[in-house]
Amino acid sequence: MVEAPTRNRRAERHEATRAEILEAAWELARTQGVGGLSLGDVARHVGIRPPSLYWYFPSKNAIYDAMFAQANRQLLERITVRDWPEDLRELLRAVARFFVQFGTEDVARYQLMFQRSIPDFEPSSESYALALRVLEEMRERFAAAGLKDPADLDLWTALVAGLAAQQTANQPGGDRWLRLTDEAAEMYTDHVLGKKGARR
Amino acid sequence: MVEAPTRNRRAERHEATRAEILEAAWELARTQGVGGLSLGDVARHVGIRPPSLYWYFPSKNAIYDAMFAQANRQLLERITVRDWPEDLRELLRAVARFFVQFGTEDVARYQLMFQRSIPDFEPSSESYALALRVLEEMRERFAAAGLKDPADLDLWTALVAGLAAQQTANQPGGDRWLRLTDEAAEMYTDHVLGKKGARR
DNA sequence: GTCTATATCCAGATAGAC
DNA sequence: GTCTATCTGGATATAGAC
Repeated sequence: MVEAPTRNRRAERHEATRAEILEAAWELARTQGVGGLSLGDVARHVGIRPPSLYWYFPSKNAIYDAMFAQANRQLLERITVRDWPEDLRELLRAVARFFVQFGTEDVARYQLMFQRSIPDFEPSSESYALALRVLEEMRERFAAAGLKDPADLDLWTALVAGLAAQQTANQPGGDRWLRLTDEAAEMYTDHVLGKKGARR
Repeated sequence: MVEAPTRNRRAERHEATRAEILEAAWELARTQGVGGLSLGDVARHVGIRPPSLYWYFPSKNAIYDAMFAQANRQLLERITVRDWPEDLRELLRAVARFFVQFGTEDVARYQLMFQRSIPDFEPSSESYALALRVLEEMRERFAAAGLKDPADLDLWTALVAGLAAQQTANQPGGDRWLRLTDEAAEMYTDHVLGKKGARR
């Protein structure tokens, strides 16, 4: 009875510090690349000594995993909060803009989520499940708009991933590929609608 | 007169050992990722001690740079040696197959050439010039087939890069995206020919 | 919770003998 | 050309005091 509220406040502080650590990790990853992240830098950035990090995370890979999960939760949150068009063409245009924007606005996040850039890291099954939920969330909306063929969805992810990848790798911060997003979505829509028409 | 042939044979041996070192580096990069490459492993693989590597390369990044240059020379060689179709649709289909094949057959090579996965490495201007020659080589062939708009070319590279990236990241060694290559090329061709038609 | 001290290990790179 | 020995500096992680 006496201790319960104290424990909650401690737990809250604990969570807050964890969040601070992750925020520092993101910031450093943005400047020196995800692969170049060091615990010493992270600790210094937070204002503690490296060993203290182990009170909050059991290992460096656990930090990567928390970052991976966080990024996927962000994406999932933004997807579910939003009102998507029902019409296929509009939906595809909106989704393309959304994903290419999300993929290019943070290079480090893109590398961590979509490229296998850290030698010994792979996401825990819990974190990976979040990534799958993102795909599932989109799959359902596409299916509702009439787009159900898995191969069509693969072609779609390749197209969107390609735009984001080229932008982040060759001109981070620019818009050379970003501005082709609408055109890409149109091209794809024409293609899948054309196939449907031809089949009838 | 007496020394000249000796010097040549020494130079040849030197080159041969350099090639051995690079071969070992590629092999290790393929198994443990480009980012996870260590000079100790490379040396052990070649059968020498780590310091001896410095007789052949001045630094680790110089090895990365040589690998980058080598990969681009491979690509350039394969492009120039080949007889490309002149018809735009056929050309695009052939190029798409070619690049997606090349991009997926060696994950390490793909990461080194097209993703910025090593924190402190960027190619020397000489090596980068090779990469630009690849692009230029393709640009000319596309132009000859009537495809000249730079934005069209950017959309093309995004599409092809996207297929290769999805394949290598999500299913290395498989063909889930590889087999969509022809369809992607058709989609793109229909799109650019459609635009042209509309403009007339 | 945070610290100091330390363990452990490994990296890339250099000096200089042979 | 290759070696041994070494420098230097980094990393992740643990033990245990406070």
